[in-house]
Amino acid sequence: MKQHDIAQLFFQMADLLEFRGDNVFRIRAYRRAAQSLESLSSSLEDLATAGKLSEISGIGVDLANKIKEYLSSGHIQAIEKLKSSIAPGILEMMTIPGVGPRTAKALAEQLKISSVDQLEAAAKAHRLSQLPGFQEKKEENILKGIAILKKGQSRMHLGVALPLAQGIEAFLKKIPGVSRTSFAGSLRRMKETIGDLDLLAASASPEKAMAALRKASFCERLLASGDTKTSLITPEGIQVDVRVVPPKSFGAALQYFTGSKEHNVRLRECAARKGLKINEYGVFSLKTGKWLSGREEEDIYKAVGLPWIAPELREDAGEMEAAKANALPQLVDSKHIRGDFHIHSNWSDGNDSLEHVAQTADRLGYAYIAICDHSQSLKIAHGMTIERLQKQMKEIRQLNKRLKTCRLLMGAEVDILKSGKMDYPDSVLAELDFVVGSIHTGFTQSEALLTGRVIAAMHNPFVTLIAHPTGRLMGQRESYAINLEAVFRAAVDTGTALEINAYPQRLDLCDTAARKAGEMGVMLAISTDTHAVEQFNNIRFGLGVARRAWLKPGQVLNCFSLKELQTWIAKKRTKK
DNA sequence: GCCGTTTTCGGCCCGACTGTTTTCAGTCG
Repeated sequence: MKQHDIAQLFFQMADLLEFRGDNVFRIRAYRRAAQSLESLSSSLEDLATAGKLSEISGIGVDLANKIKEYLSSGHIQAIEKLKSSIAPGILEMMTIPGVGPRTAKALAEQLKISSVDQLEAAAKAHRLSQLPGFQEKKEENILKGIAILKKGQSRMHLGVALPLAQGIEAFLKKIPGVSRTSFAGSLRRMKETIGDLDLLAASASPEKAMAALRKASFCERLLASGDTKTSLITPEGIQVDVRVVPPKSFGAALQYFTGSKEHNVRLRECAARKGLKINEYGVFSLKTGKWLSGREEEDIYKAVGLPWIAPELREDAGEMEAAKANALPQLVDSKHIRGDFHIHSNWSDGNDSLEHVAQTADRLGYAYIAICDHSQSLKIAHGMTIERLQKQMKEIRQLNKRLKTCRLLMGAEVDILKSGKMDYPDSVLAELDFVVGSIHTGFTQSEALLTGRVIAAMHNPFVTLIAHPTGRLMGQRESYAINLEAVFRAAVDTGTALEINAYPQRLDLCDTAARKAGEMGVMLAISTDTHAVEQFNNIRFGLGVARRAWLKPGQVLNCFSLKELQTWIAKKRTKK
């Protein structure tokens, strides 16, 4: 994944240039290129070999050369050189909210401050007021900014962001005069982690909403609050931005605040070429300044001759081109989901009885779920001996007689042992309807060994699905070393599905990997890895990943009917 | 530094809020 390393370097380069006061468009070009690299789904090495680097949007001759330099030597000299001329603490100063390049430059040059700690000390000693344009208020704000930086640098995962945003949205809905609300930003795009929450409301009297927000119980500290926009920090330390626009601008504002920034830039460029201007209030004629539309989000895209683009696609990762060619995918949606795989019960490390799990799935209207408790060697999770597994199968058969709509599939989450063998013999696997293969041990093995284990498991005819293929746990554990491209090829060859694990700390595969897998023809499955019945709801996070991966229902195993699913599983088993 | 159905040069998205100002620069999203 060299593209992420290079993207980081380009982002750094942009920061360095910004500090030096370089041309803003040059800075923007680096950021845009970095963004493109981050969302790249094909192999950078392959593109470089084929001489096709400049086909990546935002990469021209110069940046293509810098990428080639990095691929061959492991560094980029121009960036190293610039980096050595600026103390690293100065770049960190620019990450303080409220401190931008100009401020950092003034502090560094005139007061010789070159780290966040030095800045904090200087602000406390009121030494900043020596500078022109710096007064007491600004010192206070810098100290507040440093406190924010130190408290919460980490982004929250979707499982935290979504409920919080829903609570604030409910609050907004109750304010008199508010006719429509939505959340926007990266949450609406279902990015795997969220920096701050963006919410939007339509009202003809924004002052009421602003006043209500300033007094809201979740407003721990007010960052800024004007006529139409309020930014605040919640007691959890999360920044919330709320914007209020007139009802006739709601669609334009929703489009604008959903982003991504890069997507919006592209959209506005299109608009400019058509003699239009787009802002958060609507679509305007450049010539006359007349308001043309903006009530619905569709209106904005329509104005530039494009179909509406799903928020999950708005990353400037090919969606504009697809929209122009009328080739946007018909994305998988919650209405397509017929079941869930990889469900735990209290037979291993789940909280709930089989009966409770089954009834919940039945109530959700699922056509099937696969009960997949842990296999024998995973003792820490009360993995089932063969004997207990067979008892469980018996109980599942009994339950199936009583369930209305949902069929319980007899399954197991079977450890892929360090040797690459499965934790149950084939004779036992053959009795199961659905077999999930998982790595739970030997995370520190080499890439060759880990990749080999997973591929060996896929060659077992009874293995239906590989769970959480990279093993990452956001904020706790990095992915283990695995060659995903090799895994994807083997998945296609063997007819094995790969999981999009919907647990919000996992989301594994991630969006870009799942997109690559989909493009290579891999069958994906969104499963919740449910350990307590409430977690069935996590399917929405997995759906977010699948949609960000451009997946259509036909590429997602749990969009199949029970019969189609059984046929698909049987196909692999009878292949030889 | 990138890019082209007006352009290979001269553009490059657009507005809110704050602080320190009497008209705007800096920062942010």
